[in-house]
Amino acid sequence: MAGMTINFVHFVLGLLADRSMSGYDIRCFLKSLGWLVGNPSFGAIYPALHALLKDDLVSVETVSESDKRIRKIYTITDAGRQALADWVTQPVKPGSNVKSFVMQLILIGNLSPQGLTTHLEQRRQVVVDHRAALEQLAQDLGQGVNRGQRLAVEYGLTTANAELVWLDEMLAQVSTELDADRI
Amino acid sequence: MAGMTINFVHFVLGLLADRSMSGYDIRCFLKSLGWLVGNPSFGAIYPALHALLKDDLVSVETVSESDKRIRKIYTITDAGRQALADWVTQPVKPGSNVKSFVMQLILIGNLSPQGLTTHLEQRRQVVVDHRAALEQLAQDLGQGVNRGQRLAVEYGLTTANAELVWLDEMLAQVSTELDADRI
DNA sequence: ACGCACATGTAATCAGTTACATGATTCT
DNA sequence: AGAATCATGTAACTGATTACATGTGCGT
Repeated sequence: MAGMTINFVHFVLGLLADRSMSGYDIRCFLKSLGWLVGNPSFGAIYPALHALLKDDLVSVETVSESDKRIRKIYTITDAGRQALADWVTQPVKPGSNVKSFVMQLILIGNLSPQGLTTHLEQRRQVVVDHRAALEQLAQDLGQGVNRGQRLAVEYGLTTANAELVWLDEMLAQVSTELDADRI
Repeated sequence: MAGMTINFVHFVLGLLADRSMSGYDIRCFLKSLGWLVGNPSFGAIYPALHALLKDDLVSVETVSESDKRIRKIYTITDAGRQALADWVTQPVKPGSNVKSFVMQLILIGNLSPQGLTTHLEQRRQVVVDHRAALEQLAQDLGQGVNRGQRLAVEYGLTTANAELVWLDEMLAQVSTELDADRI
């Protein structure tokens, strides 16, 4: 199974590993992340929760605070934690899009400090390749009339460079932290 | 129709407005843009082309260079250019994701220098809001144990700030260009 | 009384990927 | 001879959005 990509269901499980939540809570949290992980609707969240429940990776507790208003709090099970640990240690296909990078970043950041380095390095490679492709394209375009293409390429180069700076910072930070742990 | 978002079909039409291409050519070009607009497959490109053809927004010419190898070159029609002009002048819903921003950037950059300012300003607003949300979240998280969330937020803040710098640069550049045109 | 935020869920639909099917040309 | 690239297309599937359906609690 070399090269599996985590999906939304895994991600939801990862969030529940951090703290028990209801579907509504998950929605709120994801909204607060802005467009980093998109803006998943209830039509995506509830089915994900039901799927996890079916596989016994989470358990539900129906809470009726005060009177009649029901909330369903989902809590990760031992099997769920095991499944998460398995996914996180598996090699992940360097998914090209920001969304899956961030989802994995959250999962791995919480669960596996060692895996973090690999994940960041993998992302680094993806961004470096992307930047190289854009630089090539910039040359090919030359100073033609297609302003749109040139703007898009410049946009891509700017964001790619900013991301690389951040990635290098984080990689340095993580490596010093791991060194500290070793002592 | 306030708030329509351009889709992939519109985008393909926009590319054909720049130069006539085959489906394969479009694929190659989009590939060279890396993950800026995703990595659309032929299963997306050819149906898009067929849809445009059905609406007479493009025309085909089957070219048999050398011998037997066929290529279908798609060329935008007058109706197609009209449709594009309509879409571009319509107010676009500030789509949250990079993909639709870049697609619109290419279209608008090529077709409407005036619309560019609006598009960039709209994007600016989206990014500013996004950054504000992330800053709020950073405060709420505090220095808890959830390293993943904190990393994601920092990542989002870094990329958002880089994007804002670029947007401001571009806005300044576009405005001086428009001034130059006015004289 | 009315509307808004809270809260859960399902069904229709849609956009796009994956996988398949086909065949020519060029490189090694 | 075989692989890689060029080149077009369709059908099944998937992941997610949109729209719908339902109901409570709180503020004005």
